[in-house]
Amino acid sequence: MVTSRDVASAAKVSQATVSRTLSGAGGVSAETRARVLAAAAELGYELNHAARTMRTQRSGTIGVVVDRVTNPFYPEVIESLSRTLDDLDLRMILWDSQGAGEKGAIQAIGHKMIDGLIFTTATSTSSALTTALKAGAPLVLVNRVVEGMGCDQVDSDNAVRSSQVAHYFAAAGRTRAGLITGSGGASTAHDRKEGFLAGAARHGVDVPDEFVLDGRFSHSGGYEALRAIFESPQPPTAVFCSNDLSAFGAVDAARSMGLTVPDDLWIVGYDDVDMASWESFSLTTVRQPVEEMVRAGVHLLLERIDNPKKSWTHQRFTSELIVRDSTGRTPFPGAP
Amino acid sequence: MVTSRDVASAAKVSQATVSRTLSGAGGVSAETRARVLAAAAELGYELNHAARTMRTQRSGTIGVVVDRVTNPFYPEVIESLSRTLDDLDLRMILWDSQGAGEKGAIQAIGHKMIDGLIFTTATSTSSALTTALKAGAPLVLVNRVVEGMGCDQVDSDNAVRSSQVAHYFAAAGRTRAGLITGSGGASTAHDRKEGFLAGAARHGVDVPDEFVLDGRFSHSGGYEALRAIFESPQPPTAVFCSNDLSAFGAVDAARSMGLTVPDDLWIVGYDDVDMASWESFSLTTVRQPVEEMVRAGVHLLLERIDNPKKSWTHQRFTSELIVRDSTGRTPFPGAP
DNA sequence: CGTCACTGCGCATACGTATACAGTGGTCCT
DNA sequence: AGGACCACTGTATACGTATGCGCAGTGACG
Repeated sequence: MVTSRDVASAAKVSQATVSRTLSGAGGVSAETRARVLAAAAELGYELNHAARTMRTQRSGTIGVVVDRVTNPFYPEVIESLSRTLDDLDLRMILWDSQGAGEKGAIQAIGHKMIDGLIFTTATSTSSALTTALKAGAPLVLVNRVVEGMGCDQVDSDNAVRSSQVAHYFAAAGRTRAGLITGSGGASTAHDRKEGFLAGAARHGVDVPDEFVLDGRFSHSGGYEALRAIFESPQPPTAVFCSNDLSAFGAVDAARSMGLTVPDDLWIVGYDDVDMASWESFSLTTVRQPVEEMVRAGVHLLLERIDNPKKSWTHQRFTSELIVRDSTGRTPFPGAP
Repeated sequence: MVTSRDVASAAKVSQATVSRTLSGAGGVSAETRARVLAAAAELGYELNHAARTMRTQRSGTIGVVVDRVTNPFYPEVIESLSRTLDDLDLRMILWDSQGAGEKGAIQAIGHKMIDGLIFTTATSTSSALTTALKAGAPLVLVNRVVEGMGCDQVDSDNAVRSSQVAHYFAAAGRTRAGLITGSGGASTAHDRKEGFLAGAARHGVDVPDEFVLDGRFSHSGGYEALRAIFESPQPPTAVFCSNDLSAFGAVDAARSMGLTVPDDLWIVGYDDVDMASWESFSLTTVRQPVEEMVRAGVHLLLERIDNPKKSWTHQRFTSELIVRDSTGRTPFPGAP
């Protein structure tokens, strides 16, 4: 392995000068600079990342924890993250919360392997998270947030938008509705559920308790939930699903029962993943500004890394109802 | 930050003994061991990963380069990888080949930031790859391979299985077929195309040149390709798509033209991503043993890291035709 | 009682980089 | 002429860990 010392002796300078040259710190004359660069190129010098990390106490790598990657929402998050981090010359270690996930990531932050952590799957019950925060770990929650948790958070107006969906149903005269929720302590599950129910109450949409079922944010969950809802002698004429994946399951279930979407049943999802726009589904859904949310999360994280005792910020972004065939392309009549 | 030296003085031993205790190297008596562990716990000691990496020349992290993560095949690869690496107590830095991707990953390996690299998107044209290999970088190609490239490779019997699809078409009397290929220099695109064409020739399936179009492994590509194929006055009765994503596009296109799958048209994909089993698609497809392939790739990589001059291995796994509704659940009649 | 094998532990050092500090030579100003 | 200042470069050290080597102590055995 060729080190900066080797370059130094080849260029007849000190190792310090090599470091200054290559890091662009300045204070190096043009001609020594040229000599150093020539020597480095000649020898095929490459920086040693571990040594730099040890010296600077910065790894230039951040951790990312997602839920199951096979939920198509997360690849979109990962892609945005990847772009954002590339631009900043940072790298990303990825954990799936199904595996080592949360635990592994928090351990990694303790080992200073990563400079900070972006959590997209926080739940109020994760004690590892709170202890890590007490220890001062730089950490940002994106997508799923936890009210009152001492850290930066980024989410979108889930409750408002879900309420709007209820309003949308009401305006179309679909006043008997079902709700397929997400699971666990996820804030997205909670906010979308409560927002929808509140909107339903306000706009006169009837959502019987037996039409509120857990779709586990999954295709099979949505599928089973819709079939269960349609055991009722008086099934709903519209269903709101807490994410697109469970909405696809609901669509599949509806088709398997011979129902026509949207005539017999409206279905609305959440996330606007790429597939939602495919003709097979053409799903009305709510689009979160994922790219902006991710960028905001990354920048909050970097600021916190630079300044650990900055006060916490909670950024909330505005989402948008995307109308497609699964609601007959009926425009939303509310205020613009 | 509390270091192993702090633990050492707290436990009245040398720093070396702390290291030996915590790394489980042995040669430490039970009582000193207990003292050290107690002191470490007391002080809240945490290993510094950069220092260990510098000392051991091993980062315990490997790099992974995938194509666009939003292609649902890759999340399945990532999930398998994640599981495999978790079990081995390794971590994964992820690059999307759309961004810094290949370049970033190879640079990372030069910086010794990662111990090795798993490439799922190799093409014969990537020069960065060959120069990295000449420099002795530990590198394994999984999924897409490059014949003759000097490194370990893992793929599946793409040509054989694609030929089987042609056989399958022939046996059902669907002797006029289309082919929607993948793009670029990907071996999967090439092998599936050539395999299918060879099988078609052998079993008497007619595949006119104008029915062979590039679907770019994407939904929109498959969509457009199928519509283009159906401009013909005598369209095919079966289409083979080089991956599921383009097959979904083809299904969507067929539906948009009022065609019925499978009566008017058989459609077969490749990969058996989760969505292929959804009722909306119920896509006949070829399933690669992703989990096994990934595990094999990781183990080949680890062996190469341990022994850089071991000779190269090319492991090829056997895939399986999964019959569903998009071919009317017609069983494959060939030899078992 | 001497030799030897063995266990348990400390000493010292190396990994490769970034940076505080000090030195050198030169320029410019008074 | 004598400082003062500046630009540039070298010296030395620290980051935190793993590990080869040597030394002391112990028990076994002849």
